[in-house]
Amino acid sequence: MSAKENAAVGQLLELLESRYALRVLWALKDGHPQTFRLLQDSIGKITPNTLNTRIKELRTAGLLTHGTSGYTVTSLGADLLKRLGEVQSFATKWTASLAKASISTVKKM
Amino acid sequence: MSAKENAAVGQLLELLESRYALRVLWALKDGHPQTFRLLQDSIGKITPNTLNTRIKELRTAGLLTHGTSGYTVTSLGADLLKRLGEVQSFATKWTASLAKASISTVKKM
DNA sequence: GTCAGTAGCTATTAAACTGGTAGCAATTTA
DNA sequence: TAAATTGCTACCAGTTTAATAGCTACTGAC
Repeated sequence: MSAKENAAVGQLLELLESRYALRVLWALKDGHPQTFRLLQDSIGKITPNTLNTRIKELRTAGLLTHGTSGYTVTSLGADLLKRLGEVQSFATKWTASLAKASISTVKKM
Repeated sequence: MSAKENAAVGQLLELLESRYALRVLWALKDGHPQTFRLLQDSIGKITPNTLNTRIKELRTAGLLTHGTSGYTVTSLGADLLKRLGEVQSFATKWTASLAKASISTVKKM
């Protein structure tokens, strides 16, 4: 992996590792536009402050836009979501393997 | 997407959206074991506190283990990294498109 | 016009998380 | 046995996120 690629991944992670950043994108996965308050509901417990911050970040990052009928992912954002599709199937596999190992409490130490 | 899958993704995101969580995994991508302090260096600016917290989380999640020669990803963790491989190529594409749009300052508003 | 409803967002204060630095106990190395 | 390395904890300061309330603009009904 070149240094350039490393930097690119680093920049992307810096954007996506903030809390709820990926969930905002995930909520728009199906392509349907969503209003600000609809996004709040479908994401779950995000506060308007945080949501607005994430939206700003994702917009300047070119992954999200705001049309007349609500927020949508750009083609670039859709591309990212498509590539993250594999994560979905991993998640189910992962939780199954956790259940098998009888570890029911993840991240509660 | 079923409700079960939704929950699985949610649980996985909860784990991975913490700061540096993905970077810890990423640093072990090549399969070479790394010591605690080597991990600190290759990740960059992570503090021992945070690194230790992430390690604990990733270990209870079954994505990471600690052998005699250092920390390594489990087969499950390797699987996840493999699926995240697509993100790498996206990152370079993304930064290129950002440069084209002459948006040089991401996440600095 | 005006009144309620919706949408996008800001203000304020408190809690949670992360950063920076120092340093400890337990091996391993010299 | 002295020195270095490893994994990790303590402490406090700084940043980020949570919780709740509420503002402004726009829309349509009355």
